[in-house]
Amino acid sequence: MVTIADVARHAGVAASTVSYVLSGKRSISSDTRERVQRSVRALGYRPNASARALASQRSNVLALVIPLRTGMHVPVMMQFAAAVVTTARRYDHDVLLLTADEGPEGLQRVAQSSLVDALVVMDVELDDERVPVLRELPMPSVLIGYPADSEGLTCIDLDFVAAGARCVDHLADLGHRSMALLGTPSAVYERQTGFAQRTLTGFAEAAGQRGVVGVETPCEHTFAAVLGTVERLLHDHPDLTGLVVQNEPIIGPLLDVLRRLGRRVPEDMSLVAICADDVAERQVPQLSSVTIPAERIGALAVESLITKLSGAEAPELTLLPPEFTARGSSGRADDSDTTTGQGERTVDRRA
Amino acid sequence: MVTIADVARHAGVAASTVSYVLSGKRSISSDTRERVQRSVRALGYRPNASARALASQRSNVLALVIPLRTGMHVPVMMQFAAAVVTTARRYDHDVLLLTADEGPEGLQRVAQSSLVDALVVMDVELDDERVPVLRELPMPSVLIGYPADSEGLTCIDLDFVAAGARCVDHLADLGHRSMALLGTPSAVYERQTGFAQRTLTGFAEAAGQRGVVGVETPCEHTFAAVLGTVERLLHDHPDLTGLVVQNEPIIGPLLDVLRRLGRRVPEDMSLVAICADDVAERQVPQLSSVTIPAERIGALAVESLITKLSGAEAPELTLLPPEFTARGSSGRADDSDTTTGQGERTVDRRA
DNA sequence: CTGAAAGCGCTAACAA
DNA sequence: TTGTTAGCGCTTTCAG
Repeated sequence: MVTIADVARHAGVAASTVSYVLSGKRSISSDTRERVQRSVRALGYRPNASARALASQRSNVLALVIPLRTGMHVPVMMQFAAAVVTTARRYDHDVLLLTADEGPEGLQRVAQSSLVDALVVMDVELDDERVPVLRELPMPSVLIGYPADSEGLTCIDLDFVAAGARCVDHLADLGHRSMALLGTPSAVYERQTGFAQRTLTGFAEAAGQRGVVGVETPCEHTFAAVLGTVERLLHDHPDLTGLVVQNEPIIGPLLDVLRRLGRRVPEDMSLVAICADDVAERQVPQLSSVTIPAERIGALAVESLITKLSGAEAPELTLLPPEFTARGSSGRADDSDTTTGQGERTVDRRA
Repeated sequence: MVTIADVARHAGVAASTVSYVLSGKRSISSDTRERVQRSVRALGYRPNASARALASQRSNVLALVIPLRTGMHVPVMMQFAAAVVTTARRYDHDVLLLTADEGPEGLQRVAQSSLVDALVVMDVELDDERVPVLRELPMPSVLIGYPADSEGLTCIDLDFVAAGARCVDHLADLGHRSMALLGTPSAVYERQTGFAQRTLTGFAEAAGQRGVVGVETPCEHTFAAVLGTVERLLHDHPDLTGLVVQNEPIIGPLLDVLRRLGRRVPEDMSLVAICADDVAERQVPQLSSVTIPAERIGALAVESLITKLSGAEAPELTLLPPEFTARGSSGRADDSDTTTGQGERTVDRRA
């Protein structure tokens, strides 16, 4: 293993000079700089991460805490994790992967041992036991999602209230008077996960404002559950013509169920989803949808941390306005032939 | 931040004694041990990870390199990553997440800077440019999947050759004489990913041995692709009665397509999948399948690394025998009413 | 069974 | 513009 002393000797300078050339923290004559850089390359020198961290009090590692529970849509999480890693690398940081089942103790462990410099915590619940711990930790953190009390924290999320409302508005604009929200599995609501709850709030509020009927129901991930739920909805609300889905895994089965039940999309039933764009585009017909901006959230989270690590402030709560794209799955009520324009995208600024 | 010196002072012993109490590397009188442990708890002491790593030459961190490319089934990867993290924690290690797009250089970076002690590399291709780098690295690694030349490496994988063969055998045993392998998107074959290739080999070999017709085709992830592929298959091979699917995202659409085309499962068409158990069980009808043992592979990978870190040897190539479970999607050829037993599980020992 | 002390490889004052 | 030096907090010889 080649050390900074080796490089210094090879270049005929002091070790600190090598250090400064590498960090750029003080000006170096271009002559010595080049000599040092040549030695670095010649010897294949890589600074030892532990020594650097010990001396500088910075590990350049961020913790990423991912949920391992049921009801989360996995591909979205992966997208998110990938964005976190990629963005972290752009700022010369690495990412330590933690699973949520280590609990608050896990956060303390990596933080208090200085394994990491900062934390990204996903899937935050309204009353999350990790939040008080994060508040006490001697390092910055950012939450994806936000708890009931976000005072003093940095939280980033899609504005699910606005997203739910946006879906209602779209359907109401098309003349639909009765619509349902097909939500996540009930376990997700029960553990008070913010995003599911908030979509529901936005959905209900907007339905009230628009004077349309809006019913809500959770839905499990099995085909049987989808079939049962839809049948019940149609039975209880025979005039239902609009469906909002926030539950990616059931989208395929749902389209299938509607087909089985003889409901054409969008002629007999308009569908709007809250899901990743590629999922919406993969369906037949393609789904009008509010996108889940996993990559943007991941990148934003890391950037907030980098900001905070540099001593600056980051906003307390960042809610991304929903981006809606009309596709083939939604059309006018009472008009079996017309669909909305393809690919028209709007950004809701109510956030 | 409380240091080992603080603990030593508090307990009235030397710092080295505290260290030895914590590591158990030399015998300590139960009296001092307890005194030290009390102090540790009283002060809330956590050893500094960088200092420990610098002094001991061990970071207790494993690198996990995940693919970020198309064609990989994301939930399986997550399962795998989760198993790696969970198992690593059991051996008191953490996991650093790297994306494959950092390439061989990324491996060198984390290894040569001593950021990690060992590496797990997923999605290895037959001729993977990371393999020569791994061979040179001064630390152990394990590959998930295996390259053409696995000499001197440690590789773990499902035995996909046996898995492909197992599916053929199952269908042939049921009397099917003409079957097709619906594989991964063609991009996966083109980049010479081992698992896709090997399943195909096993499928073809077994078909030859059993004297049945076996055709193979890749299939993209869109509904249209599934429809087109199945229609073409049925047109070119009107006597086709068995389908082997190695492509999780298309399973839902495939069942839908078969329904549309009026082929009942399993009466008119028997289906066998190579996929995670929960996916197989979620379908209607439930799918006979060879499971993808993501968790076992993840756990095995970490355990191999821990073994190697302790100086012991690990086997060069570990191929897990396929576990087959018969469910409702496969039945006898020419027998519209009978299906195989539910849940009968067999383990193929040919590996 | 325990303590003292020498590093591990780097950064960042402090000096020049 | 560069060099000298004192740590960072721990592990592990070496001594006793």
